[in-house]
Amino acid sequence: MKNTSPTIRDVAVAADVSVATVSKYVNGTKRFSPEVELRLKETIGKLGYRSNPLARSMITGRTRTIGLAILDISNPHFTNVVKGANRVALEHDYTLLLVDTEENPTRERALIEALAQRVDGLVISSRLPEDESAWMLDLNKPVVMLRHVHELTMPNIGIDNRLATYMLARHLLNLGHRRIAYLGFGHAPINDERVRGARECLAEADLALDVYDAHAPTAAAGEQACSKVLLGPRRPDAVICYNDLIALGFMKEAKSLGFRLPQDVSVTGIDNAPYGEYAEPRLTTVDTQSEKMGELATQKLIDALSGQTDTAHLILEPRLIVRESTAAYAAAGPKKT
Amino acid sequence: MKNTSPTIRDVAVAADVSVATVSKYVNGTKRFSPEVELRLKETIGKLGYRSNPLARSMITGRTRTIGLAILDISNPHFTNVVKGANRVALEHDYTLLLVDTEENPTRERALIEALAQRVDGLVISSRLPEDESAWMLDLNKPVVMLRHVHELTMPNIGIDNRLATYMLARHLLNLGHRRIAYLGFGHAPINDERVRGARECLAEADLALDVYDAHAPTAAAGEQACSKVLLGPRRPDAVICYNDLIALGFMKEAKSLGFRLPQDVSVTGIDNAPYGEYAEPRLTTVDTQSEKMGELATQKLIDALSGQTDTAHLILEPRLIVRESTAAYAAAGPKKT
DNA sequence: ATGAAAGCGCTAACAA
DNA sequence: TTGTTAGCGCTTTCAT
Repeated sequence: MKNTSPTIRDVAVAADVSVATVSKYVNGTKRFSPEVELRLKETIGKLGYRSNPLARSMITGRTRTIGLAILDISNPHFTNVVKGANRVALEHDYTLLLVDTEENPTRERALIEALAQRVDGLVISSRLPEDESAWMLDLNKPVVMLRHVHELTMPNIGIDNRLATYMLARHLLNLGHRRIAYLGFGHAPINDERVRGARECLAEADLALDVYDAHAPTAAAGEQACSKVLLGPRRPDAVICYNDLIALGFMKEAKSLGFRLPQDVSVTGIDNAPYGEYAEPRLTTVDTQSEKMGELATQKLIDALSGQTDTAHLILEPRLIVRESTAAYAAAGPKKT
Repeated sequence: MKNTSPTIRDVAVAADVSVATVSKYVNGTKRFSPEVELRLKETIGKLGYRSNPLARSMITGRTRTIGLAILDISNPHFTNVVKGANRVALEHDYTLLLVDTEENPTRERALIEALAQRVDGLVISSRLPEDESAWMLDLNKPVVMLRHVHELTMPNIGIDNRLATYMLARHLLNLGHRRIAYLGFGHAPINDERVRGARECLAEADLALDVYDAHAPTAAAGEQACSKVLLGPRRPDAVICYNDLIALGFMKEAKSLGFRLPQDVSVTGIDNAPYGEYAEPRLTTVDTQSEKMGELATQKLIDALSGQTDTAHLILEPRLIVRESTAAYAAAGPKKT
């Protein structure tokens, strides 16, 4: 176990050829006579030579590394994004430089700028409003944005948030619900779209949407917000949550407040997190295809990196997944047995 | 938006100093006269110069990057490991190069070897048996192993798996359970330790452990394995699962098979995954401090990178978390109402 | 078919 | 305090 790896030079000397030959051979740039190639192959094997990616990158200007900036790896949405991104990256022989900004907008920019220096391009998830995101264009690197942006001219990919909540609201209306609340996460720019979708749907039935806010996109925040929604002056008979995490927390707290789910109140999430299926009642939600988003964003970036310029944006279609946390509305029965 | 960034040379020329001066100034290696420093500061700002980390790394031999290899980011254990590792890395101004090997042992080695070339050191989680892991020592980079290894001479950090299942078994015995099964994941080397812990505890009460196996450490595998455990010839009244994911799947399926939890069968997991708390019944488990493992492993690696050589291994203590999925055993009552 | 030599952008002696 | 210079390990013309 030597502590300094062999260089291209060592190979050249040992195989009695020039460094240029080794380089070309290793990269498959040129072919050589059988004898030389054999000798090369052997000495490389014997020495255990591996080309130094740093030195190569310095010259080629490409690192074969993709930067992925997310807000919180604990959030299943991002977990799935990473999953998808990792898969596509590896398929194309790229590696992932991951930064979890931990929902901290203060550090976000510095972290992303630092990240940008070490990668060929970036996939970014951010809650910064568009008018504060212009600096991303000055990174001098291709960027794919993990949400739909309107003014910023960069490739982006998101889901149709308006449609997602519209579908949920429609589903609840179909079940007979009339007093529907939305427990959102106002800090996220996409929250507005989600409010709008639900509101538009309800407006068609001449109903208004009661909007509440959670302080974070987490189960704990959902738990915390529960009582103000269910024990406030306008008790809803159905609640659409910003995401599955909030919904899960909300449901847990609702049960401990004595509400029966879904009889007393229907609850929905958004994201189709894996654990919605293991909660009780199993969570009705909208699949936002997080993993696919990660895959497509990474693919888009790799395409851009290889000079392709495809369509600037892509909007995935949400899909409603009905499970047991939503049920037909049965006018006010007794709340507890 | 120019597409080629300014180099140290551009700054040197513009500020009318030598490149060495710029380099030293940028790195804070040396101080200079106020006039020079001011001029430097201004030109750097004007040109928007940022030192190229690749070029720097080539010389210093350090990338300020840590490689983290995990088996499946979707598994909450690893999600938390990444969370912890990310935090410590960022604190120390390192970035994380992440590789999710997707539980694929075939690709594992190649991926890790490639990863090793681009980082200063690695934190590795692997299910390879120790006698097939020796190649990790030839990576020529410091490696911290995310599980306790006995023969391999590398820093490592794990939890006391024997104790974890011992505690769970003891807990179940205390509740009056006598027929206890273990639903493991035989492919993981640590599974043996977990079997042993439970077995030893039961042996003290002259009881035997029934061991079953899930084909993956996932909820789906837990669901799948459920019927062979509960509907087989030796129906247990309590089941210890390899991890929370398997337990969650197991519980879901058990419920749909008509078992009441925990009355008909007590279930436990291991890991303290966030969602155990939102399942019903809430999952009794053992906290394995996954996030702390990620933190400590990364800290250990960074220490090693700065020349420190602390204790070679560290074993975290598991903590039992009793929730509602385990209850006192009430001798065979009617299974359904 | 193979090699010599000029750098990529930077740091680290060593000089001045 | 500041500058000169020699590379780090590699790729890439341009020769031979």
